[in-house]
Amino acid sequence: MKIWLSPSCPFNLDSTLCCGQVFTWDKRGDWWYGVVEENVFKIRQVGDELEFENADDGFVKNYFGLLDNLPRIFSQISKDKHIKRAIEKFKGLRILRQDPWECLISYICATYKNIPAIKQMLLNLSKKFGDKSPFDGYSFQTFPTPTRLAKASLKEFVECGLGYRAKYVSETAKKVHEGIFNPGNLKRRNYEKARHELLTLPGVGLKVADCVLLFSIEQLEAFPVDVWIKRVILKHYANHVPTALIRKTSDKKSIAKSEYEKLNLFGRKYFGEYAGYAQEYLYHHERTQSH
DNA sequence: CAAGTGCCTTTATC
DNA sequence: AGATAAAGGCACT
Repeated sequence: MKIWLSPSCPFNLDSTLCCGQVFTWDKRGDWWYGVVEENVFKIRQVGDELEFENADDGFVKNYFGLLDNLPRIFSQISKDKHIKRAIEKFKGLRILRQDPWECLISYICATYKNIPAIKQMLLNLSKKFGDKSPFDGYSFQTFPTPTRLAKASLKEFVECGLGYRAKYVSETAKKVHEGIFNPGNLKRRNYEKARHELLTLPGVGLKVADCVLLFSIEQLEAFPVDVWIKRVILKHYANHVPTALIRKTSDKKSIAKSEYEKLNLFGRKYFGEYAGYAQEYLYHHERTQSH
């Protein structure tokens, strides 16, 4: 199946899948292969033509954020030359609508890890606990269900390379399996309430909560603050935050909770209701810059 | 090539 | 309240 992208609907498949918001996609030849919930499908982009197999039109449009009005979003977040430069470079990068459960586990695993290592951990989890799902002559696995992860041992998680995150994933999986926590229900809440609920989970702090909200709960105002975004703010937005805060955060590796909240609030106030889009463009721009 | 640093941080403990 | 340390191990330089 195909979708033709109009000029008013910019999309860049490579930027969208390479910017570090999702970790389980795999490019083979010019096709991207992905597993979303129970479904394996492939997709490729040639210019303004988006071609895919084994998925329907509506799903693709929703999952890849093609229903977001990007020109409108750009006009709202283009507050200065730095964000404008990032947008110019990666125009068409979109926020995905990931499966909330997979997104939650992904970002619990992602704490204090680099992206290649995160990909490896999640692949290990899928291979060990997911269901086989062959497609196009390749072997794929679905992301493990809450029930399957709730039954897994800590040792098995450690074997997947999770390290100290093993107990967080285990306890969170148990809560979801037992119905104490339902990631899908977060969509019914507003930003503050959904964030508060996420923070009750072990291994979920402010950063992880904001990532889950942005990448799977359609809270486009969420503004995750990691080391890269901290760097961007120090470099380009120092005059927008108190100098005391800049001094505090500049020479420390990690940031305290209160500092996180201040930087997060800056992002949301400064960029507005689509701050999450601004975050992802700035993040990807900063990470791909050669230093 | 070895060793050091960094990693889309959270939690426990002062 | 606020600072500090500890927690896998992989990837990159």
